[in-house]
Amino acid sequence: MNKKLRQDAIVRILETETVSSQKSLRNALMDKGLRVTQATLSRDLKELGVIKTVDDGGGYKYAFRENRRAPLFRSCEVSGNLLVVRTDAGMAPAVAYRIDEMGLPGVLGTVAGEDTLLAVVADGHDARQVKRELGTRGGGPGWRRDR
Amino acid sequence: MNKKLRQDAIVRILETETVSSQKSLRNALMDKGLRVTQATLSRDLKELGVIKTVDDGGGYKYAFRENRRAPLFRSCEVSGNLLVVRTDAGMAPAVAYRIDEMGLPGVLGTVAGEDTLLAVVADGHDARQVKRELGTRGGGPGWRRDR
DNA sequence: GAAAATTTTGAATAAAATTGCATTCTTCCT
DNA sequence: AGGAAGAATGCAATTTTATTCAAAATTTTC
Repeated sequence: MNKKLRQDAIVRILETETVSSQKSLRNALMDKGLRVTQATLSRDLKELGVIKTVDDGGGYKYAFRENRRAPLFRSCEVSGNLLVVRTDAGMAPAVAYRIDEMGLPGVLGTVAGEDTLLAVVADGHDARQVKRELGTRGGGPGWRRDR
Repeated sequence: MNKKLRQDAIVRILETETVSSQKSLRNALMDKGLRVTQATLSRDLKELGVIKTVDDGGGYKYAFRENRRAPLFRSCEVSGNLLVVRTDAGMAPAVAYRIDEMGLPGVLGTVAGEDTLLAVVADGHDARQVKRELGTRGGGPGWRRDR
């Protein structure tokens, strides 16, 4: 999976340099040995919630949405009929609450610790499917309840 | 001066409707009897600091730059030596955790329910001052752990 | 007032970003 | 291992956005 690597690189680049087009971002990635097309960048940026803003100098610049809502959870793994969801410290109860709220038919219930919660998947449901419904990316930018 | 008029209209439109391209914004303006070209809109948007963001539905949407991050908490009131902090459902434990983490000298400790938490302010400290330190806006724009 | 300077605008065009589709790479099941 | 299902990606075509250039409108200066 090259994607995470690449997106991490994108984040790093945007944090340090001023980038004003996807083309130049592409060049920056190429320099780091990451071969990508501009089309992929378009999708990555959307996924990362990166937007083209107007910078102080009157030019354009890619930046993170101010709004960058903290992802709902950090990771979500399947083990049998359980989903093991890791969250930021102290967030597990809140996330469990959100998941309950979604009312997914495949989720029987949740138990939350401090930064981890378990979601129990009903027999006859596919845990991985439920995981997909939750959104692999932890409900970060681009996460949608209905998918 | 037609410009101000037009830009005001743009602001009003963006505040009420969801616009995903300059072309459709142009149409909206035309409907209001304001004749503009896309080129002008490009310049107006840049000038107004309007940017194309990713909306919750997974589409694109024009919005103002100064968008607020989701606040940490909803409200914070003082009662004697207590702060009563209301949060989104299920978030109270997480918020309490964050507050503890800040290590404010004025805060002895916190107790969290589901969407409410209490922070106990130490004798000799002013609860209202502590509230100010937490940020009146519920940890909205500008809230940082270290201040 | 008129000329000069500045700003605004549109038309055309260049540049940049997004999307449909086909293909490749992964994951996970049997 | 073999294969189905899903995810990721590139390419090409398309759409969308930015900019250039020239003209019109506005403001400033004398």
